[in-house]
Amino acid sequence: MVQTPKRLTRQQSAVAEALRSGEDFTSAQDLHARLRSSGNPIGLATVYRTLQTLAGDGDVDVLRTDDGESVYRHCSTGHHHHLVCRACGKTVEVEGPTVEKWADKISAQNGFRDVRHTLEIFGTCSDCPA
Amino acid sequence: MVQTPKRLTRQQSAVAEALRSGEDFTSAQDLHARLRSSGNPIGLATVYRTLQTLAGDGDVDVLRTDDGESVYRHCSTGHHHHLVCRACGKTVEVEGPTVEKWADKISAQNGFRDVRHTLEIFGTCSDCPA
DNA sequence: AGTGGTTTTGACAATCATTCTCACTCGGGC
DNA sequence: GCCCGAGTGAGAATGATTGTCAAAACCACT
Repeated sequence: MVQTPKRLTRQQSAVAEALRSGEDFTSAQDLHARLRSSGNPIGLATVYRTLQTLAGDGDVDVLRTDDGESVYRHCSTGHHHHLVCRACGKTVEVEGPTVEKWADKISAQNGFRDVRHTLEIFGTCSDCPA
Repeated sequence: MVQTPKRLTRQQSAVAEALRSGEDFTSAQDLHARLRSSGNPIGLATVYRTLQTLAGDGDVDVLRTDDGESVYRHCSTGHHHHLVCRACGKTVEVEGPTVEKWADKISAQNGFRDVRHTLEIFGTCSDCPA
């Protein structure tokens, strides 16, 4: 059994770095464009591949926006959720220790391991008309 | 101000009916196929349009699966969340009064109205290898 | 430093859900 | 029953993502 060589390439570091420097969720397309315009020649396919790998290794979190794009964020401390206004798009970041604990409990009760969750709350904010 | 004519068509009732009769989340493609094979001629575009309308009216809930499909469910009593095994796909339905309350509180604190949320928990279930 | 054997890359084609288009049809008020 | 606009549907268009495969880059070894 040959263990995977884990070749470290310029492109892979670039993607990982770009993710680390961004605070928020970023789409693959965005990431690709950003890398290119910052003088970092890279192929779109490579960006997708790298993101998949990172996600598989649990180094980044993935979720889907409302219009079907996948967005990525470096997975670290500071896990939080989003409260999104469906009218103006305003986003508030919220933390929920309650929810985290609840999710862990539920998962344990059902024998699930390596649990991760996504929670998004949509509503209309106070600045927007009904 | 002219109120929307709200024409009631065979197709629209068919979609609404099909949604109501299904317990779980259904993709648009699935719904379309199901309607057709049950002798209900309908166009794919119409299914999408109708689902959009229903979703806009708040009559159905929408969420995205991991592979980018939109899935729909008739919005009624019995709101619950899903615990999904990322290996075998097994799904457990869970209820979370805790979460519901937490979401409401957070929303209120930030002045949000008409709040709705989606919460999905992914993990590996006890039947699946690491 | 040169070479070999792989892995990784990247341009492009392919896929697939969803949306758009636009001529046609049908519901329902007259 | 007639008319007209809203609703429909077949197929084209869109746009993100994935597959393909030859060429380039990486690493170990000499």
